[in-house]
Parts: sequence; structure tokens; C-alpha cells
Amino acid sequence: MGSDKSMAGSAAGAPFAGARIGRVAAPIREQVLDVIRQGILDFQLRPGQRLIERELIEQLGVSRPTIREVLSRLVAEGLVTIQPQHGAIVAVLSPVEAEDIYEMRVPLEVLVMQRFVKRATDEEVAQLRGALARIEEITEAGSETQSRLRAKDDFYQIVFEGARSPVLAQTLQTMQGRIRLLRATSLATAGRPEASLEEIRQLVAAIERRDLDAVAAAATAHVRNAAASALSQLAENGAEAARS
Amino acid sequence: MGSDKSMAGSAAGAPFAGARIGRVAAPIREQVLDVIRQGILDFQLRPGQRLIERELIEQLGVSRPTIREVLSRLVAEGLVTIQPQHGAIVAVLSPVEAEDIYEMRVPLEVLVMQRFVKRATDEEVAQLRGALARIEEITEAGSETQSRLRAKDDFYQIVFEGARSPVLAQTLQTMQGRIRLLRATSLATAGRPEASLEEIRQLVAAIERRDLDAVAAAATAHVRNAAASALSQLAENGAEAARS
DNA sequence: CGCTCATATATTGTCTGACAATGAGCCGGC
DNA sequence: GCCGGCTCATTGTCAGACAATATATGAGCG
Repeated sequence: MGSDKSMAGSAAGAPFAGARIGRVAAPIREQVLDVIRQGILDFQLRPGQRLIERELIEQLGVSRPTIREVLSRLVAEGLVTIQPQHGAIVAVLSPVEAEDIYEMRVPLEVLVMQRFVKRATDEEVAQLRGALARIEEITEAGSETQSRLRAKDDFYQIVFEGARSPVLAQTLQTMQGRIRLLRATSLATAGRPEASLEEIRQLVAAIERRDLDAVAAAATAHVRNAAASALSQLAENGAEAARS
Repeated sequence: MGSDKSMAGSAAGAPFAGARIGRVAAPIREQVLDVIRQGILDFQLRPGQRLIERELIEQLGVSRPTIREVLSRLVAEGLVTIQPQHGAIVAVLSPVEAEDIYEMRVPLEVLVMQRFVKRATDEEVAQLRGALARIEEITEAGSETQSRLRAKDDFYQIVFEGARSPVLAQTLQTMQGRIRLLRATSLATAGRPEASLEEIRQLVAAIERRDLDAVAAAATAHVRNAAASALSQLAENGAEAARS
């Protein structure tokens, strides 16, 4: 409830401190889009779960056209599937698709990392090292997957910024989104945070040395290993599901 | 079939060659999506041109929510840009974006070609040769760009089918769509159809030999050359535009 | 007791109409 | 001649409505 539309008037607390919500700052549909996407990426909405328009309308307090527009966008991103005449569900990644995506990610990630080497400022490289440090911290603390994922998102954010390649960045971002779906499907790959961390360390080291070949090798290894881990897990999970 | 009930106004001057939407099998919005996308890809809707909702409604005879949904999808595909509070326009590719896309296409196209080699049936390979033959025909006949593009689309369609990689295929397809936008911007790259044809010949030959390395080399060369040609043209065009 | 069929419900697909808010262009005044 | 206000066009968003279709429920029958 709450969240009336025209509450802009008084705004008791912050005259112009906080971000103005609703009206001018961000179109409603962007907000809705973010909310639902985040819900999927954070595993609150699980793959296969139905997304019923009426429910979303009630929960988010927006109108049906808005919801439909948002769902369309999510379909385009590959995070939602629409079964005609039946409704939208959170997308379920098939092993075939997952393999495809990982295979595509390899060269694209190499590309973006090399671009980062070529275009990023020294400051951005330093930021990258900082992000690595945070990942190390979290990994060593053995924190939950959630925060690790967020730290890795930050890491990639810096890479994308520094690479100055908006299209490439966006493509990779949606790919990573879909892969995260996969992670939700196979329920916490958990897998190998330490191995992954070591790979990232090597990657950052190569970046700092500005060694393009080493960067390519490290990026390739990282994605390949992630793929192998995720896909094997998915295979197990799939077998299990088939058995039941 | 179609054209049952509301065949309303004649809409003589529709920019899309008499395409009218009827309520039949496919969902209306899919039809609308196809029509507008095709309009963009066929250069009937030129980059930068405004897409005013009201006009589209009148020309296509569908309602506003439908149009908006379609425009959203096209935004996601990168064919349309929305300027907040101002409206949608056919996307204009900046040189930076174009370069990005071409650079991404290189490894992805290598990937899809190699997959085709590994997975396509002999019959599909034969079909590919057939498609090549048609391209040759059209090129030698010196036909207009339009039919050449269509023939190349057919060629790629076969590749995508045979590669059995839906995700990869879709990604490449949207990329090629955006690149075609570029072609519309710089007004008929024209370029050298003969050179392009020779590259494709080499590619098909490598595929028939099932020589993965040669396929990679040929695919890379093809995309790289296309990029060089398109980008140089764009640079000229940009300079010209800047002058005026 | 299980199975098939008909009904009922739920949900989407689409349309109509409406309103506020924002941006663009125009016109008059200084 | 320039600036400010005004009008208009266009988008952003909502509410309600209806048909079509898929799923679930229950009744009747073998």
C-alpha cells in the first residue's frame, strides 16, 4: 500500500537532498523495471515462477500497461519468458543456452578487459585493485554468496566504465544477468570462491602489467572455469530433476 | 485471409508498403513489431526519424498500448532510441558504437561459423552453397543493394539454423540489425560487393573443407573488412555532416 | 472407482478514453 | 531585436472493459 502517486508536495524531510522519486527523476517504468530485474537477479523471484500481471500491479501499485511494458523489456533481456496465452515466467535457462552464453562470454570478456587496459586511467586501474581487495575480503570472511556477487558486480562495473565500450558493456551485462539466472536455478553454485578469486587476482595483475596476452589468457580461463563449474552443477541438477 | 472487420481508413500514404495488421494467428504486437523493424531495416524509416505514436496508430490501425510495447522492444534491440518526454526516433549509431559492434561481431561470427562446421548436416552445407550461388548471381547482375542484403540475410539464416545456437544467433542478428542501421545512415555503403563476395566464397570453401582455422580466418577477414569499409564511409559522412 | 466431457474460472490480449506534465514553437511586448 | 509567456503537440500513466483461450473443477457415465 502507501506509495501514493502525488506525494511530491510536502516532502517533509529533504527539500532537495534526496533523489526525487516518481516524477521527474526516473520514469515509473524504469523503477518498476529495476525492481523486478533486481528481484530476479537476487533470487527472490525464482526461475520458472509465474509473474502474474494482476499480482504485480497490486504489489507495485502501477498500472497494467506499465507492467506489460516492463515485462516486454525483460523478455528482450532474456530474464523473462512469455508463454502465449498463459503468462510470463521467470526465464529458465536450458543447458544448451547456458553453454552458448558462456562460450560467447569468453571472447567478449577478453575484449572488454583488453579495452580496459588500453583505455582506463591509472585511477580506474587503482579502483579496480580496490574492488579486488573487497572481493578478497569477502571471500576470506566466507560471507554469503549474495555479497560476493555484489562485490563482483562492482568489479565489473569498474571494468565496463574504464573500457569505454557501452555496447559491449551492455551486452556482457545482460549475459551475466542470464547466467545469474542459471545460478539461481542450480541453487547456489557456491563452487569455488577461492579458485575464482585467484583467477581474478591473476587478471588484475595482468591488467596492471598492461600485458594484453596475459589479460586474454586470464579472462579466458576465468570464464571457462566458471562455465565448467556451473554447467557440471547444472547437469547434476538436471539429472536429479529428470529423476523425480 | 485477414482483413475481416475493422479495415478502417485507407491510409494511403503509409510508409510501409501497404502492410496492414489483421487479427489472425500471430499476436498483433508481433506483427506490428515485424512491420516496424522491417521498415527500419529496409531504410523506409531512416535513422533519426521521429516515430510518433499517434501516427503509427493511424497507419497500422492498432492501439497505443500495443505501439508502446513494440517501441519498447525495439529500444531493447537497439533499433529505436527514446528521448524522454520527447518521443521515439529511429536509432542513430555513433561511430564509437559502430566500432564496438563490429569488434564484437568478429569473435562471435567466428564462433557461429565454427559451430556451423561442427553441427550442420551435409544438406545444410549444400543449402549454404546454394545461398552463396544466389549472392553471386545478384552481385554479378549488379542488382541493387536491397536484394543483395536480402540474399545475405538468407545466407546467415542458414548459418544460424545449422549452428544450433539460438542465443548466439539472436545476438548476432540484433547486431547485424544495428549495423544495417549504420548502413542506412551512411546511405548505401555500396562499397565493393565483389570483394565481399570473394570473402564469402572463401568462407564457404573453408566450411566445406571443415577447416576450423580457415573458417575463423575467413570470418574474421570478412567482418574486419566490412567494418573498415563502413567506418571509413561513416567518417566521411560525419565530416560532411559536421561541416554543414 | 476411474475416465471423459462440459462448465467455470483465471489470465492474457487488446481496445477505448482520459488526464497531467513536459517540451517546442509562436506571438506579442519591451 | 530579444525575452517571456502562452498554446499546442506529445508523451507518461492510469482506469475500465471485453473477447479469447488455457487450466482447473466437478458431474455423469462405463
